[in-house]
Amino acid sequence: MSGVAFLPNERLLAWREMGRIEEILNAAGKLFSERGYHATSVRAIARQLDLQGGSLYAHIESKEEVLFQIVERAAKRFAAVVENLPEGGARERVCAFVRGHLRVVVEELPYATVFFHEWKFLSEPYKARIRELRDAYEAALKELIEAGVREGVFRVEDPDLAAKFVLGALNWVYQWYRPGGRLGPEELGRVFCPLVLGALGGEG
Amino acid sequence: MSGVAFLPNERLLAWREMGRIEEILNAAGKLFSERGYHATSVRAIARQLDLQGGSLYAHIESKEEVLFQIVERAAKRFAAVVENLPEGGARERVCAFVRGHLRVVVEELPYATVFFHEWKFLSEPYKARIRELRDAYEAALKELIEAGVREGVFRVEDPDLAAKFVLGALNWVYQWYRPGGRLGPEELGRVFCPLVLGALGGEG
DNA sequence: CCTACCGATCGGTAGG
DNA sequence: CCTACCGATCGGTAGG
Repeated sequence: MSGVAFLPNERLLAWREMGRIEEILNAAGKLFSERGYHATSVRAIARQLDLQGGSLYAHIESKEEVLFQIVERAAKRFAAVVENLPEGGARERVCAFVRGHLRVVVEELPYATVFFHEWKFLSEPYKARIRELRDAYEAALKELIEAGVREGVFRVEDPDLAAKFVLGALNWVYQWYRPGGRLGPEELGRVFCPLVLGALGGEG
Repeated sequence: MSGVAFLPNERLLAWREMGRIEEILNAAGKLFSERGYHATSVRAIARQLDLQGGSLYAHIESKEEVLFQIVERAAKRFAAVVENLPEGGARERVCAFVRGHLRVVVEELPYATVFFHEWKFLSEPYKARIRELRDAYEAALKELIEAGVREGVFRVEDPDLAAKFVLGALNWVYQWYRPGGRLGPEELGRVFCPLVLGALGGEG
């Protein structure tokens, strides 16, 4: 009997169930990122876990709910980046943002890919919630940039477009980054940080 | 009888067929860009042209061939950008690239969206052909950047990553740009050009 | 978590 | 370009 067995039964069940759902989300995330949401069948997800197709519905409500969970998790990991920014000047804070954002893209590549590609396929109560998180994140970067302009360290004509520009440059990494390659998230941050600062007029 | 009626019959038929295929590609491009390739049925494409589902196969070989034609067209419009770059210094040439690239994204938004999102779903003879075009395009931008470094107008640590950075920033426009908005392709180019030059160390 | 099934829809084809 | 159809597969459910 391991220590786990002393947990109250209810929590034990909840815990085991959480592990199973985690497995489902990871398997689905990988498949969704490779083939897309619509091209991935519920049966294909189940096969990865050695289950029968219908058995997944003992754990999930619908295929769309699985997509939502994946997309929401990715959105929250991005949100955590702006919540954990260090105090300091705009240059340091923007660089920390760049490094943190790239870390999420690179370390959660399947989730990030699904977040970028498939969120539009969510239907309405779900989609609005994700749009909210996306907009808040972009607004946070825009404010970082505006703070730098006020400090006099950035020169930017249109902070809104500049934020979209930077996010695009960072997000696009998901298109070509492959985990086993020559480049880790740290090196990537080291190269991308001066590119971003340069774009913002902060002299690389 | 219009002038067209004097065309030799064969050419007339070929001409009319081309028009029909154009309509199919446009309808399919719009639907693919909105819902994705796998979520768009052949019947949905046919419905846009007031045809029955099976009737499309009088014009096309397969659904995948339609996807390929769309993706290849987009790739060729991008390729035309680097082929028509003006002579001059690296700054001017990069700016022309930025403007030209954004024009394609904005003016061919559905095709560009499908190009970015759905090309990976092509099967092998098709996919290799597209990968070729993508790689050549990225290599061309990389060489533009390297030329600027040699001229002494850019300061860039890693031209390959810099090219990926710039392409990401430009491509991402497809994610938020909406045709009826406040922003035309010219204004977009005017704002993005200094951002790119700044990123490359060319002092915005 | 499995077996067995539901109605719906898919890409594509034959024959006209 | 239409009608009518093919086998395959889809998301999801009932009953256990």
